[in-house]
Amino acid sequence: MRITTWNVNSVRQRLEHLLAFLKEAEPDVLCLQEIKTQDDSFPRLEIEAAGYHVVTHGQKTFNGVAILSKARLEDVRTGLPGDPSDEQARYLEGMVPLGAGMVRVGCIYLPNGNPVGTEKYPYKLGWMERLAAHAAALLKLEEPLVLAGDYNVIPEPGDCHDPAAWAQDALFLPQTRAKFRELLNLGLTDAVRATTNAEKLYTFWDYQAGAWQKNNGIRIDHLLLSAQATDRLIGTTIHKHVRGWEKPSDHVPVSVDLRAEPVR
DNA sequence: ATGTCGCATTCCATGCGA
Repeated sequence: MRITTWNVNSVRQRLEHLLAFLKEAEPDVLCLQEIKTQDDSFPRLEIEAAGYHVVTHGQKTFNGVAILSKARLEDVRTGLPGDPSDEQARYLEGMVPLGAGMVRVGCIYLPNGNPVGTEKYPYKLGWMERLAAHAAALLKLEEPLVLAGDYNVIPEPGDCHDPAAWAQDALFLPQTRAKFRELLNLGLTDAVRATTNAEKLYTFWDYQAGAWQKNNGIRIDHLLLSAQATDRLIGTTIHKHVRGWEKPSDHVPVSVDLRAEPVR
C-alpha cells in the first residue's frame, strides 16, 4: 500500500493539483498539511467523488491537516495530546487495513518555529516534546505505524542545499535537530534515508529567489516508521515533478510503499 | 535582490505566516 504526505499550502488553491495527484500516484492514504481552511469549507465532495474517505482537522487561515484514504479511517484522533490549551490544528491520526492487520497513520504539521527568539521557537520545541511522548505511547502498541508530515526539520547538513544559510534557522538549529534525533531514537525509521543515500533530495523549495530553478531546496517532509512498518517497507518516492506544475505548493508529496505482510 | 505565495481585513492595500 502507498502512504503519502503533502503540505499543499491551501487545499482550496491546490484542488486541481490534488485531484491530478490522486489520479497519478494512487496513494491509499494521503496526509495533507496546511489546508488553511475550516472543516466546512474543505472540498470534501470533490475528493469523495475521486474515491476517498476524508477526515479533517481544519482551522481558519492557518495550519489545518486532513487525511484522505481509500478505506474508511478507524480510531480517529484529532489533535496532539499533552496541552489542552493548544488551539493550533496540527495533528490527526487514524487506522486503515494493511494485510491481515492495520496500519496507524499520524498526519503531522510540526510548527515552523521562526523567528527564533520569539515565543514561536519554544512552542516548536514543546510540540516536538509532546510528539515524542505520543509516539512513545503508540510504539508500545507494537503495530505498523507511519508518522507522516511536514516536520519543519532539516535532519542533517546533506538535507539542504546550503547548510550555512540555515545555521540560525529554527528548522536547522542544533536543538531542533537533537529533538528530531530523540524521536528517531525512540525506534522510528526515516523511510527516505532507509531506502536511499542519494544526495540533494529535497521536498521544499521556497517561492522566492528562484530557489526551485536553482534546486536550492531542503528536505523537511518525512515519514517515520515503526519497526513493524519498516519490516514492510518496499521503497519511497519524492514526487519532485509536482513542484514544476503551474502555481504549485512550495512542498512536494513524499510516499512510502509498504508490503501487506512483513518480510521474515 | 527585503526576491513569493495565500489568507484575512483595515477590503484593490496592507499585515501576517511561511
